[in-house]
Amino acid sequence: MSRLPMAKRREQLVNAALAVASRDGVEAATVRAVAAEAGVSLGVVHYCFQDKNELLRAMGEAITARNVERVEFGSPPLDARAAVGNAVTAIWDSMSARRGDQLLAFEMTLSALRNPELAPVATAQLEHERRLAEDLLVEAAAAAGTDWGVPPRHLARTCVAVLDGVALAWLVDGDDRAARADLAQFADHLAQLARPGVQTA
Amino acid sequence: MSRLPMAKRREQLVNAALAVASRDGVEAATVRAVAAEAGVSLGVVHYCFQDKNELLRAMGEAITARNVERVEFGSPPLDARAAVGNAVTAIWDSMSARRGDQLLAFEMTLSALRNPELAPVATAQLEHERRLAEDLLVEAAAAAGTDWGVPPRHLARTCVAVLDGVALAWLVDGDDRAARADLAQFADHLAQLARPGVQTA
DNA sequence: GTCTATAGTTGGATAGAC
DNA sequence: GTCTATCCAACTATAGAC
Repeated sequence: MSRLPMAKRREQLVNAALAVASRDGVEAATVRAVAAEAGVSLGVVHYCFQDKNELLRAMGEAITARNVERVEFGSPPLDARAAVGNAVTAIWDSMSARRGDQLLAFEMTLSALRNPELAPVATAQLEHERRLAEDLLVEAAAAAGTDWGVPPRHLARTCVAVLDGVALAWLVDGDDRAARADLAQFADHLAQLARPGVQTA
Repeated sequence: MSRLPMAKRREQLVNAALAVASRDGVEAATVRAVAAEAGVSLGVVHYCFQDKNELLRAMGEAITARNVERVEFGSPPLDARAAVGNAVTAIWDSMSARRGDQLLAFEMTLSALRNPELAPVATAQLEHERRLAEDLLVEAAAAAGTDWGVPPRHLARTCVAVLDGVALAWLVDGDDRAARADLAQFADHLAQLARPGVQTA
């Protein structure tokens, strides 16, 4: 483990930070705790990161990057309803599979809203999610041979908001069935917005 | 200020805690900061509250109680669409008027999800909001002379989730117009669920 | 590059004077 | 009831040995 190149070391420390924060919360992700989790001494962390905020910033960016990779798709669907339903289910599966990570994502956002040095993390994360949602919406419409009456950008905004709201409720009450019901209903609502008559290809 | 009865003292301290936390975040609401804000010495806080968690618990309950009082209604509406629209707008106005409080509410919820001693705060707050939403839904339907095809309890759950999601997005991007657009669209969607033909009274 | 040691803060909690 | 004084723990950050 010793004498790693800086980049590797940073990666190791960010992973350790993620592990601690996901398990025990953002406020538990102190420089000391991260060092202990990574099995290095306190000084090493301060050698790789200028201060705690830089570490947290790196952790926030890692969360964003990780969330993007996690969405898997099922088989290609036939109509808009099925396409949207599949996408929403896939996203929810990947979200609800890791409760700690989900909690951490919310905590990071709120921390960033209070701490000016972390502010970019919150906006970048939201922007990333919206872009991902927009891509999925466009794909879904294309797969179903229709398009959306409204700009996908706007729809994406709504989708992310609904998803976040449902996720927060689920974190509090733990009711997975109700969450899935809400999302299914929302997916139906979305599908209704797709113009069935319009063929893009 | 001196020699207040315990109840008054607690109220004063809870208000001080709310002021600090709303301004600077939950983690800034230390026992010391609260004492300073209230203009009392450190010992006074520990005399009124067994420990910091008890203070935070009281603060959480105060937030819940306060949120319930704040919703004001407009004039009695004619149909379900207008009734729901009015209610949603009124709620959003009261939420977006105080950004710090809104942020604080989210922070309290997340803190409660990490800290077992605060857990009841999160569930109570959510439960309270859902009950309020349910009451409003029933009122709205009654005012419009219809009822909901689905149990209002379920609808209330969805409403709170959507509202929270939109609020979180607004906290991050500050786009009030987009938030209102999302809510208006949701209100329309809700209104469509009301069965127009059914007369309750 | 990595470690130990330590400076300097801040916060929770309590004891004891008044 | 209220205050001051104090203890103890945990944290960020840095300095300097190796």
